[in-house]
Amino acid sequence: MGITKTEIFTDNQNRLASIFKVLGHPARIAILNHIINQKACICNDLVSELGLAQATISQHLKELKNIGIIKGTIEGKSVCYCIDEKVWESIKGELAYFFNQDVRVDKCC
Amino acid sequence: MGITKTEIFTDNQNRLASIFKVLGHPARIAILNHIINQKACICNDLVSELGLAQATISQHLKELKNIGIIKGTIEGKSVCYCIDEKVWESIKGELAYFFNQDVRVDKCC
DNA sequence: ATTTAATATCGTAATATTGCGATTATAAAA
DNA sequence: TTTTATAATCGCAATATTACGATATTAAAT
Repeated sequence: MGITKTEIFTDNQNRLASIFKVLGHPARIAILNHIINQKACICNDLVSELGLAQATISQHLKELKNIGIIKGTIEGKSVCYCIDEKVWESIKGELAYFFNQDVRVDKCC
Repeated sequence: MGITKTEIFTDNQNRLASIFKVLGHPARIAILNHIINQKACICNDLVSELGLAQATISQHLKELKNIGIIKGTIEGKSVCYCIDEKVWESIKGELAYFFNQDVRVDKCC
């Protein structure tokens, strides 16, 4: 096996999990941190800042782009990556909605 | 390769990523949903509710237990899993702290 | 003490992810 | 047009994850 059985879960469960999954790697958190703190928003700068190869950073950027949380705008030879504020807010909302559920114990435990 | 280079990231980045990672699987989201909605809090019931083998559910429960978001209390032959409200709130807080960063674009893009 | 029910753990196959060197695009500069 | 700089993609090796059958463990019931 090894393949996640997405078909047995709801769209919402799959969607939420896929967002969490993309955020579930320290390099991608670090990339977001660097972009937000405006230490680096260009692939090559991220390569120097973090200690990962260009191909690796590019791959992580791609995954972040996939969920739309960052967007890249071409700036001459380089690409400037920045947070897509709308998507950021919308993801923030989805996660908040999940975490704001009432988790108090009633019947069981 | 294939091994995540945790040593090049901050503790905070690694910690945040590891929480996201655990939440980054639809089965684990589904388990949390079932526990919260009090549809099932016992391993065997989760096995019937979701369409996964007992060993698989047990493994997912273990990972959720690892970050402390659920706790299991022995109830006769079975174990009742429920949300650890303190940990839930604390994780909620950590994620909110991350997402409440000011992501507005200034210098770049 | 033996049986039964529930859960955890082990071992393993299938698949996914991570990381990187090499190569390929892309676009500005010479 | 050739060179140069930047980023994306390909291909691959190492490792991790997912899922599950089989087997242990645990605790109640008989």
